[in-house]
Amino acid sequence: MKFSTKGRYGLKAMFDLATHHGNGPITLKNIAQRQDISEHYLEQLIATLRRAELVKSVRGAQGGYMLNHPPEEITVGEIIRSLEGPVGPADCVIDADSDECRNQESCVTRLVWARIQESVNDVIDSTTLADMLEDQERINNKKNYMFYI
Amino acid sequence: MKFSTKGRYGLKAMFDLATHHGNGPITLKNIAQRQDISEHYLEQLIATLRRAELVKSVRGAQGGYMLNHPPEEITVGEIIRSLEGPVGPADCVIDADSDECRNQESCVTRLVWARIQESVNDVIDSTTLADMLEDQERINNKKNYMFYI
DNA sequence: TGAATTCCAACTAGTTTAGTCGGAAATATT
DNA sequence: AATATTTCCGACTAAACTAGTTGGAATTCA
Repeated sequence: MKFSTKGRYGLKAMFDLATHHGNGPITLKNIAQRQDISEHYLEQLIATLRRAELVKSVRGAQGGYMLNHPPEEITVGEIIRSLEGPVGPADCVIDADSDECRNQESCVTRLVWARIQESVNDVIDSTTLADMLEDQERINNKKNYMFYI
Repeated sequence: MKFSTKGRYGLKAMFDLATHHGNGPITLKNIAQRQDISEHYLEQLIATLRRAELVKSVRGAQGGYMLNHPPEEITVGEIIRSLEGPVGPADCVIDADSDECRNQESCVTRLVWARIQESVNDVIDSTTLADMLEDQERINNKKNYMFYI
């Protein structure tokens, strides 16, 4: 029930881009170093994010990557789904026409998976990169407060 | 972000046992046939469930398996965790002392994983096998109603 | 031109998944 | 006592997936 490094690194990278949003292109190298991710591996992930039009790139020297939309308009759900595919605990609730379950209509187990899926979707679709930036602010304020008392 | 067949088959098998609760031991063969699962594979899963004391077994001819507690007292969470291990989208929220995240305290990404984990736990820990039996009743009633109109 | 950087495709070691296989031990039935 | 049924146990395995690595081409800035 874990996400793979695709989703986990991908969200980290996108959050990194969000913190630098508006500052021009950020190189993969910088993101990879800050987030402690293999640069070449991250390259693959960000290629996916680019194809999903969540980031845009500038090629050549002084190039790099930027968010393709403001942080308020990018959800965690979009990021994760672009990298991991549709989210859900079992195929029968992921693919509408999965043939795994012979009796989709009357399968009680499926109801449980559907509830899990719904609750995960609620979280990831209601959280934007802007929300994460706010969380970061709160954490920083708290840390400073702790430091000064 | 899917569960493996361990958790998925395991819940199906446990629900099967719940529907036959009180009727004496049920053979693995029967469960496997009804739920369309490889008998030998299910054997491994039910061994785990037995060690977790969620089912008890009766050996020998006319033997089989039974729930070790009434359906009201067995949660989906217990079943899934016994088979899949602790649930969560990333190690940093699964193992308390994961060394994956260098800055656990101030990691915003981790907050997102924690919210996902919490919402999944809410669902699986608040659903018992008895709840699933009730769901089954509701589905059956609805089907009969649809049939007679 | 040279350095920095993105873009692209192929390869790979290790792990996990979803089983299979063969047989030993226990118990009810005949 | 013999037999059939059933759980219990441990080892094996093909295929897929994960988390990368490698090598180089294309683009752009200085």
